Amino acid sequence: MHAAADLADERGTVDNLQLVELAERLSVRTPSLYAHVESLEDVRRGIALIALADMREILSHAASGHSGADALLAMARAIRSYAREHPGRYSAGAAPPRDKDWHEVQRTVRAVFVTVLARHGLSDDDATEFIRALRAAIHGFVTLELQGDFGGPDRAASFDRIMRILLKGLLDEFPGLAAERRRLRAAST
Amino acid sequence: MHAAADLADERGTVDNLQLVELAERLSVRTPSLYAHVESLEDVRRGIALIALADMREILSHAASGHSGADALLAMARAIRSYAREHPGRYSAGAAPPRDKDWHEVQRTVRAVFVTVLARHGLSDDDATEFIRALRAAIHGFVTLELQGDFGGPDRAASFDRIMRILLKGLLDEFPGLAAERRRLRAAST
DNA sequence: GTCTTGACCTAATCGGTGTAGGCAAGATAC
DNA sequence: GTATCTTGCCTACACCGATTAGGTCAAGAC
Repeated sequence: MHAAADLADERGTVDNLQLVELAERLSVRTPSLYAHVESLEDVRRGIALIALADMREILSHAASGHSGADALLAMARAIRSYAREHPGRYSAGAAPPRDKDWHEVQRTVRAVFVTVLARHGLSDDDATEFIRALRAAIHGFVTLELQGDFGGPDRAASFDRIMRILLKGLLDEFPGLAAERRRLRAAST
Repeated sequence: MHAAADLADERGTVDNLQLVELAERLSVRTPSLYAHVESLEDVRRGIALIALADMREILSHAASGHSGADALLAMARAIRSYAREHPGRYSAGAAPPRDKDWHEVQRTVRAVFVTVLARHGLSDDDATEFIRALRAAIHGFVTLELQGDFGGPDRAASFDRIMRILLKGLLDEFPGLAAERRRLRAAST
């Protein structure tokens, strides 16, 4: 399954993953794969689960040592890095296998965000909104970037700037993060 | 080609479009399609061009009568509506056919944004950044929403809120839009 | 009236997924 | 130590969808 994920990364997206090629990579005939996986769909699902597990891992890691807006920015960067290094895994994790396992792991990923936000006084409902905004912006940027939609070479700076702008706006909007808001503003002057 | 676009919309994304099915829809055998199109890829490309032309149309329409932040919010909403009504077309337009025609039409879509921003004093470089942020957020939200990633029923409100937050942040960030910034702030109190 | 052209057809190829059934070697049971 | 079970692979094959080759037929051009 790890081999499949690597191959998906090389192909750029999980949609371009082929069992034929995976079999070749493993020096095995295609039908032999069916001893280990159910179907191509099943492989994609497996990669998605790997991706989400990775995601939880790197997000926790990124958040640790920072707090509030710093933590969130670090997390956003971590997601972008992951997507660039593992486009196949990322695309699988973001795509809709949508089974029970997927939802379960997805919840644990979400929990990392919720934890960071809750530590700073954001209610669960507000956190939902906050996370939606963040996910949308990150996922949109990353997707367009991977597709080659953004021209310039300064995309990392662009990403940072956008995230900072969005975070500042979000902190202005949601009560309970006054301290963070103040800190971010001080840092940006 | 219109029929193909409609079918793609019904299937939810251009990736799920099949020539077999298209032929069936047109009461024709599959190979007969090749008198009219080059390949499946070609059909997808055609749908992408339709989508971008539509996009330019609805964006111009949305922008007219508004200015600045209002115009941008209206445009964002228009894109979301379009994506919801025509998921197949939208996905085609956003995906990477990336040929000369595509880039040409894409430029005209971009021009609508640039025009709105320029009318209010934003330089071309700043506009690039501004548009990146907006596109990323809109595309990300819309993509995740279409995938069924957002639970609640209040997604339109969520979208509006996020766009407002982002726009406010962007207006704070970029000089040359002072008037707009003031207006938006007044409106939000 | 023949010729061209366009829109359609059938037959067949190709690449990719998935199924059926067999074979060999190591693990395990007795 | 032999019988059996399991595991992992194989070949052969069915199936599906895209695409190609080549033929038919009718309507309009000359």
